[in-house]
Amino acid sequence: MKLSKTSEHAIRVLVFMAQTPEEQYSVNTLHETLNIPFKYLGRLMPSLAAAGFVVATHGKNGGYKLLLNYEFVTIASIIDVIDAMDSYSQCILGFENCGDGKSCPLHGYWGPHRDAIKKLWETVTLKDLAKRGFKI
Amino acid sequence: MKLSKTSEHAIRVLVFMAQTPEEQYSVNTLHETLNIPFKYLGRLMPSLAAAGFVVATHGKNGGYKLLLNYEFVTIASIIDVIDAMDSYSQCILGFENCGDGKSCPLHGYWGPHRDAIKKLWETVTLKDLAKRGFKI
DNA sequence: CATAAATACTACCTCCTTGTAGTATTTATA
DNA sequence: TATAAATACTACAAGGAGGTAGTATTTATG
Repeated sequence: MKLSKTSEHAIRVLVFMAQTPEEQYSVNTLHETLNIPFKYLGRLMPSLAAAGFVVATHGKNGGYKLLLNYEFVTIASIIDVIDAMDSYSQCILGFENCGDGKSCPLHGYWGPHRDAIKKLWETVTLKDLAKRGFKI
Repeated sequence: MKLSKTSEHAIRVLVFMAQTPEEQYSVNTLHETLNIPFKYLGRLMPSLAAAGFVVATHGKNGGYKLLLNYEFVTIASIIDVIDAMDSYSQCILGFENCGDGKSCPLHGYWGPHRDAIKKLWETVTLKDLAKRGFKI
């Protein structure tokens, strides 16, 4: 019922950056602001860059900046890079062949929730989240 | 978005047993029927017994049998023994103080789903599942 | 051109989950 | 009473996730 710690971190970083999309942030700034381990971030950020969410500028005064398409980046696409969205299509009891023909005992109860959450993650974008005015 | 493997196993065992609540099953039978590793089951079952879901008969011709109150055993109570239900009350981004006053960016989207699933697990019983006529 | 400040890379450590193995204990029954 | 068939207990192994550490590389700038 949880995202992996790494997905949590990725989402927190990207939502934070989406609040000031023009801004460039160093790993150290993100680390201090978001309270995410520095070295861990230093490994996460290159993978977010490789996935096309952010772009890195090397050398002094470098850092990370959101790519322009951030408005269309969904939570699902972030989860997909770190955890994979697979579990949002799979049986909660781990049966391979659980579907609408053959189904596990929980399928009828669980399926609708699972599908709703999948759709939610595929719909909500960084822009939606950034403009939401949350406080933490 | 998944239960732990151990919770999966526990639920599968208990739902299976709830379909024939009078019957006593040996670990070996459960292992062969449900395709769960024998030795792993041999460690899981004592904990299900300790939790009061089943009762063990020792010695030859022994095995496990559901307790009479199985009709009122919820999925939540099973998850609680293995994984703990904590995550169904916690912030999906891992913030300690995410609630209705202070909330994380995902809270408004995620909260309702999380609460609905929590209520579902707290409501559905082994009896509901056993009489459902699923096939796997 | 030297230096400082940034990202990139790679190896390692620790903990938890899953699963395996072996042995001890209990009890029905021939 | 010996044996077989069952549960109970304990230690260990493999793998992944989270986190740490050190070093290499890149680049702006005085």
